[in-house]
Amino acid sequence: MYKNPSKFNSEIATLIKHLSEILPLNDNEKAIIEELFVPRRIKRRQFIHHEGDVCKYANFVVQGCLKMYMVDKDAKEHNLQFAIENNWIGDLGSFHSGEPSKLYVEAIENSIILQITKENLYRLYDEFPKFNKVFRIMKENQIVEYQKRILQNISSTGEERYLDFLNRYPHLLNRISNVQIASYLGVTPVFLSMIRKKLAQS
Amino acid sequence: MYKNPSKFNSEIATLIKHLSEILPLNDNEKAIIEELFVPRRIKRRQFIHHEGDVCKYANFVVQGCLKMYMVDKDAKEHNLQFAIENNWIGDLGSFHSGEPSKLYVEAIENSIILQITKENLYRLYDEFPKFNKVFRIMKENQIVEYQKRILQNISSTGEERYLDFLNRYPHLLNRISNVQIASYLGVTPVFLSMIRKKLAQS
DNA sequence: CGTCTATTTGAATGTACTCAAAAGCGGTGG
DNA sequence: CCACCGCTTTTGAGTACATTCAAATAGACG
Repeated sequence: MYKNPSKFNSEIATLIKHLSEILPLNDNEKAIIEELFVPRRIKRRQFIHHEGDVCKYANFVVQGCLKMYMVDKDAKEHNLQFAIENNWIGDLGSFHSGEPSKLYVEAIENSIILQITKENLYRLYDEFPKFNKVFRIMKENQIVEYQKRILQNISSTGEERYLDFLNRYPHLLNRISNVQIASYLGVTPVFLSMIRKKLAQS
Repeated sequence: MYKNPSKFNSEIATLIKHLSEILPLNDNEKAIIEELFVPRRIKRRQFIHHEGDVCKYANFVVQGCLKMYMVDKDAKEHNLQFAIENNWIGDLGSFHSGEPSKLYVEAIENSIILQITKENLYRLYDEFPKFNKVFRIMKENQIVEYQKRILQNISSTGEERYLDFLNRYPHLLNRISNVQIASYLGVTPVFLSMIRKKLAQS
């Protein structure tokens, strides 16, 4: 009995489905995706990218959860992004510029990701220019998300940001600890605990 | 005596130069840019986009300075972005989704911009797919900028953010009031004044 | 010169952080 | 099964960061 009736393995099938929702792909385009992306299993607490290294891969999350964060001068972590199923993660700046990264990418859960190198991604863009459009649209969507987050950060209190996080990402609550959420919101775990206590009372 | 020896007017020439620095353009590509972008003069304090409206144009700044901001429930403005020469500005989310915007775009100085409608931009992408690559790269650069800003917002104090602003955008200081800078940094004008006093003393 | 806006100053208050300690919650091994 | 370990969350007290409100001062512009 076959687990996977498609001609692609299930990791690649997930990615192809994700890309097809942005723009339908033909068989050639699906084939090159399968050729250029490499699956990788990551254990909880394992790093796929480290500060000081040049970011070598663009990463698509098939299963699991990862975080990308900065470590400040006081050794405190600040979460820039979480990535779960169908999200992309990686230091885009370092990836394209080739300069050393200031970010870490670490698995929060055991995860399965698909990786593509810069050389292969550029080959993808060259041989199938349509992917420029696919990725342009993806990047535009990401910009809109970042704009919302910046406006939140400069205009609202920690409590308001937490309430918005609850509304926007309810499915993340079971998977991510409050320490991680606090680091994403830009408050301390202690203060997030106080926010939660206050909200529970009212 | 001709002011402008190029076959393009000077506004379009500025845009073509900007785009060519991302990816060289041939004559056909330059011609379609001239065809699809429309110059417009904007006076200080004039709006080119208003909350509640659908964003109809992508805007390239040839000369001058504009700001994009949100107004919160207490009628306070929060600056998401400044745009000077060679910057783009507009509510990307509303532009692509067709949903009403929550942002304003207003000129801080008398300005000259080039506008393109959604229909014409999509025509540009269709007829000259290369522009998908040009704009993909532009969006990626913008994402990197936004990532830096988010990390700053969640990891540093108002004073640190102001110092970083001074380093990063020294050329903006003569053009933008402290009220506007405070709104961009996410602090009150009163507090920015205190920061500046403290820095001047030390 | 007067008007409008931007900036500064001061005092009181609210938001958020630090430090330290206690309480809760899985896991793991004896 | 329980004792222990490591990690997360909570609590409390004191402090720092940032805001509000009100008023004074300083610049910019017609």
